[in-house]
Amino acid sequence: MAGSNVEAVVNIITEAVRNGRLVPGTRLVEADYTQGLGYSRSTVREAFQRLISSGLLAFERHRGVSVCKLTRKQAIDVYRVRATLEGLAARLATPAAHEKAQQFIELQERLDAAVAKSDLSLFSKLNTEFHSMIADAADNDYLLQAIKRFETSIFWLQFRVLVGQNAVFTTNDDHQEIVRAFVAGDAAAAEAAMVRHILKASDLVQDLDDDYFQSD
Amino acid sequence: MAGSNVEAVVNIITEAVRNGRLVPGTRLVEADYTQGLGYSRSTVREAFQRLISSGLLAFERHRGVSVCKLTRKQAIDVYRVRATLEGLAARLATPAAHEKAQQFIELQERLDAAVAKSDLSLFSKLNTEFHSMIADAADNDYLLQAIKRFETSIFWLQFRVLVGQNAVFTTNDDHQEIVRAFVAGDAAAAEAAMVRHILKASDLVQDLDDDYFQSD
DNA sequence: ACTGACAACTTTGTCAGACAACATTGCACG
DNA sequence: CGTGCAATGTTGTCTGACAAAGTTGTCAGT
Repeated sequence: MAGSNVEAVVNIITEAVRNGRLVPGTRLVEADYTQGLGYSRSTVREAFQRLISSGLLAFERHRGVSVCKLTRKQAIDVYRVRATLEGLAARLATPAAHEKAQQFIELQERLDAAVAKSDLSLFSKLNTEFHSMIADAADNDYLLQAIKRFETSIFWLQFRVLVGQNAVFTTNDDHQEIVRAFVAGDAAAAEAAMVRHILKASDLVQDLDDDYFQSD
Repeated sequence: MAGSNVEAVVNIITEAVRNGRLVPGTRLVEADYTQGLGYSRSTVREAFQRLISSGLLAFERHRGVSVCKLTRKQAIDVYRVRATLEGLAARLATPAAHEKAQQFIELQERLDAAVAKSDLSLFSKLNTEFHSMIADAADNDYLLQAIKRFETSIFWLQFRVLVGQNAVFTTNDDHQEIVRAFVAGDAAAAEAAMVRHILKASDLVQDLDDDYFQSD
């Protein structure tokens, strides 16, 4: 938290989007944030600018910013890119992940437990942890950054998919496959499994209701 | 250019970085831009914020922003990601590129001509056009956006490689291989050729002088 | 001459207030 | 019922201000 006020606002908004308090399509009015958070307009506006070019907020001149809402095609596009990036991450991570395979196995067990308890919120959290553990192990700042960027913009859809569908089971199976590849130290298998995993999620997103997407 | 002043400043700075007037490592002082460009501090600062999260500018508290200078490892990291992304672009672009293969062949010829005339600046420009033509044909906004983002942050290095080395010849050979894959409509081949092409460039970058990199 | 401390200057971080440009809303009028 | 206009709200941009932190220059003492 050593950062500036701008960063604080950026984090607050990012968090609000990720935990669903700010739904895609919501318009962000400057005044609400200056008053609500107690920062000046300059600070809030600068935070908005950062979030615009990070892709989280959409911008229209004289109409301010809103939480970016993707069209169905855009969502699919994001998933395609994400599948590739996370596939690369899995591949690059394999040597390091092979070393500390035990950590992945343990996380996997915690995921299983969350499924058993039907604790969706916990599952979602651990799921994010699983993916970011891989991205970290890949040891590539720019890959990590790109993955985070895209992950944030589909986080909402991701969560919607988990709710209601029993996607948790297949998700867990996929994870197991990835962990097995790590244990075997098979980078190509890890990559392939990750790509399949994410494209599967993409298929589920495609079937979501119209409401979740920006109309074209 | 219908955009806001903020966008104008963003474009001015981006252009300055791309054409080498602003070298990585240069510190940007607010006052220089308010006076030099005739915009207010708010506007300039908001532009800086956008460029920070787009990755072009690096930020340090109370020390302002500077043009992002990558360490050697970071540069390699960027190339790895870029190779994957452009590989995906080539794969996705193949059907469309197959249809309008003639355009690629013509561009290829113009590239050959530039090489024959040793017109490095033109070559660099056409080279960028070649890659962005592929990214466009891939018809995926997010892929395009990610490619642009990474391309900008290594543009300087990319240009440095072309100067001095006779990388233009091998580059052109690589392009030909990609175009051939498009003509054949072979998506996998196009992807593989593109990945090889960019990793080759990565190797050249790795051999650049220390001066071009941030010391670790 | 070197070093460390301290003062003077520069630059950034943040705030407050102002006003024009544009968007939205609601009302009056045809 | 639709249309145009006024009232209101929101954003875009500018100016000025001041505290906080970084940077640079000076000077005494070894």
